[in-house]
Amino acid sequence: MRIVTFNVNSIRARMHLLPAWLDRARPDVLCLQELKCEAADFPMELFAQRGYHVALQGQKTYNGVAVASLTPLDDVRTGLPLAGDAEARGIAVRTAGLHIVNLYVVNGKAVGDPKYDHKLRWLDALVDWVARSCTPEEALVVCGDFNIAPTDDDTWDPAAWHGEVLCSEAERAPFRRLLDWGLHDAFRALYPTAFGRYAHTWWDYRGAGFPRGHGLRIDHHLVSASVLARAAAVEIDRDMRKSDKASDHAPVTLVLRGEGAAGG
DNA sequence: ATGGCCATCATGGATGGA
Repeated sequence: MRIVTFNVNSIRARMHLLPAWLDRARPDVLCLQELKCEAADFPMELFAQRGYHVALQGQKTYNGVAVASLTPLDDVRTGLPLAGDAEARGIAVRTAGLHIVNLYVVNGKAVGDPKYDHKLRWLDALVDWVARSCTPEEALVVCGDFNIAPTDDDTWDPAAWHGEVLCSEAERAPFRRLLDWGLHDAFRALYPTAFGRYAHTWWDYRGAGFPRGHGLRIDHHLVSASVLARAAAVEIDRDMRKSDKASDHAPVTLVLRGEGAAGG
């Protein structure tokens, strides 16, 4: 089965691509970030017509997360990880025998910016929420746009990015706490020596970032041990990033053996 | 040396993104 994370950078601005992409990619579970719309404006029919069950937390202009699954959704929780947070950045569901947590992590703008401090607090709350609400013994997938490059080598220019936002030690510390708790970076576990443009998941719109390979690996599937044992591949859909009027992120697919139409 | 693009809301240009 295929579990996709995709920061669409406005779902309404991506409607010229999504129908054909859905029919080609056929995700069993699709985690979307940056919907940039309220729930009433979400294109529910796009998914309903293809047999998807959908849960989402919308928000005007900013953020917004959704999970679409070919199997029914149970135990839907929104507003993660900060209780009462007005920002739509986290949604968790149970579907297809998995506990799926879909995240749009705060960007942070720049080290030292108030938004960066907000990011660190948000990440602390996330780690606490995961420890409280999940267990590494279950079939758990924590995926999404983490806005964290796990190492300097997960950027196109390690020297330039060293210590910058998305790469700072204070951001990586909570990321590592998730790994220490019992999650595994699926891409890195499967491809321990894969670096460079074919490992990146986001490219800068500016300065022809994609053709020049100015990318980062910031969209991740963090999975528990039982899920990692089923992991066959992580695929980065660079063709989608090449499209006209594309998102600046590519869809990233975790392929699992078993329990799904596309399983192996 | 600096910014270089895109989406939103709104209808100009600020804000956010990464």
